[in-house]
Amino acid sequence: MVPRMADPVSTIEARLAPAFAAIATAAGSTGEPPDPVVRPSEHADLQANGALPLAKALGGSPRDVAQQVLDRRPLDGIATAEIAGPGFINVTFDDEFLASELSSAADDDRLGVHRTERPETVVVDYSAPNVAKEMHVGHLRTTVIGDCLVRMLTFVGHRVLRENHIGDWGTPFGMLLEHLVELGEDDAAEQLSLGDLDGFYREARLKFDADDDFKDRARRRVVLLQSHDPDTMRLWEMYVKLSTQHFNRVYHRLGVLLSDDDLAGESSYQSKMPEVMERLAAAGLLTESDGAQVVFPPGFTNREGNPLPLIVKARTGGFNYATSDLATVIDRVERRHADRMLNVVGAPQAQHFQMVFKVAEMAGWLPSAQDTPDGRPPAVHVAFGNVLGPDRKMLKSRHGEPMKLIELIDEAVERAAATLSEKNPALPADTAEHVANAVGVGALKYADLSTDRIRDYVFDWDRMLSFDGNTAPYLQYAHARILSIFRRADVERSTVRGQPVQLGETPERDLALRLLGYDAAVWDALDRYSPHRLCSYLYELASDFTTFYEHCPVLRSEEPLRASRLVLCDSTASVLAHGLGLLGIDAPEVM
RNA sequence: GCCCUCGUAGCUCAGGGGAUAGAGCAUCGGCCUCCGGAGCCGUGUGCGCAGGUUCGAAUCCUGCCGAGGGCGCCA
Repeated sequence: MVPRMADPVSTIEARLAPAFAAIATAAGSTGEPPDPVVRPSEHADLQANGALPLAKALGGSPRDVAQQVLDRRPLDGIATAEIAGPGFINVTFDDEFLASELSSAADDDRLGVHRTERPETVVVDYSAPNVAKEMHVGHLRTTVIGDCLVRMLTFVGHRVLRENHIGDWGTPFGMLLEHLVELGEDDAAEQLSLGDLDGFYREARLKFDADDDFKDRARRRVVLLQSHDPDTMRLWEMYVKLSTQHFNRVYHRLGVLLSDDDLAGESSYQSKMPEVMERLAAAGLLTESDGAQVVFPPGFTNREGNPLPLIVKARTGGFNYATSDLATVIDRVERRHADRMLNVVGAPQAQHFQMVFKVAEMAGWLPSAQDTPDGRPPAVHVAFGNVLGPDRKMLKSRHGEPMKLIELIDEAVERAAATLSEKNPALPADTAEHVANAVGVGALKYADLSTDRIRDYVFDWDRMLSFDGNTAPYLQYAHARILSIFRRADVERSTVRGQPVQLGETPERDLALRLLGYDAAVWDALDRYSPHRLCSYLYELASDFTTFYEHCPVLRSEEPLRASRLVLCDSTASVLAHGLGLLGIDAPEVM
């Protein structure tokens, strides 16, 4: 194992593991090398619990085993240890060791976060709005979580391919294009370019339902579209282009990385559907059932307890999303050479993805998890819960429709602006506008990222925009305030980097230890595809900084203590800004 | 009916096998007028229920209760 750069847990694990192994071997054990079980501790910097299971396995007393481990002096030069309770090894770092680790992490571009040892090509499939509809609150989580995963994966050294599978194909396009023709291209373009996709859709729907003549034309238009009639394709392309302009406005406001380069509309997989069918047939997986072409992956049953099919070709001859999802798997593996793919899609689709991945594995397109280099699944459904209103039901506008994303963003920024003008009326107008945007959008995104993604969460403006608690404004404020220390001291931040650090006071030690935990925090969040783990870390960091700042005068202290404390300030600001950056949130310099 | 997810403090949420289960908000009680701008410190109540595995369970397993969701031709 390559030792991690900064992570204190890994450092101690690497020291203790050989000692544990030697004791196990000496006692005649031939099994797996024992795990030192290093964990954060309330009683010391860290605790190693590995003596308890090892003593159980070897038949000795846990305290004796712990003593034998310590007799080998595995931590000399970096930490002291003592045995506590039933056999816990409490580890306390030497101040000098912590200080020197922190000095180097503070002076490191990566802030101590190590790169992956095995760079992969990772596809992240997220956002996926429907071309006929405006983006709404239902797209918030996939967009924000997906974007955060992209940023984290990129940072640790993976090659990341974003895919935005917009819904740009299907029968509704018949009526939409017919409506476009009736309005006249110029008028339609004007309405759509204003972003009123929902209004356009409603009007088309009304005509479709009320006018049989229109309905017939819409159906013929679907056939024309499917046969790639040039004039129809031109209209379709225009419609898609105007819709994606709306998406791009939302992405820009939200500060997500998606661009037109990432568009992978469902239309682009239509031509690959027949090949999916051929290959499923060649693999002997295809069965006919009730007139449809299906695959029966084992382990899935329906209402009646019978095998549950994955339908890949409807009785009517049409393909569906199972077919296109299988086509995307083939495309990613064979054309884009993906090692891993993440589908950031709501939790209700769990069974669908299980079936699709299973079929892809049966067809030989995906390895099983056991056959990947790291033993982790090659295709992952990154599932998430709903955004709930105060009534604990899906967040809706007053009119009972899903809240439009653009309106959520506007309101977040307005509310942030109001708070800021109250807290800091002295900010120049242009700065205030910029900061309000960062705070409002940051609050919205952070509220979404900071709870366990699998759970539903209750949307609450006051809570997400509060300057107290686990919120973006709190973290942004902590960051801005640290920068103000340097401004008032008239010290250039970069000049303190690499300066020696001393950790005499408990809050200083706690802060230093927390800062060194950034490496592990990023990796922990990434390993679970759970941004909220990073949020928790950043909040704890900001809390530790507050305690430090309350107890340890910075600018009033004498050199070299003053410089040392400025290193802690600088490093905290760097990690806060960087961590927020990984979440896709800006950290303004003033607030 | 089967399957999936969730159930932790009054509220919103952390805690994915380790010691007395944490935070924010709310409540109540102190302190403080700050290099320096979110003030600081203290304060009660809780792991849905019942079993099991384990040296050790909020965490893993089983059953039950409750909430939400899914269950063949929409995506």
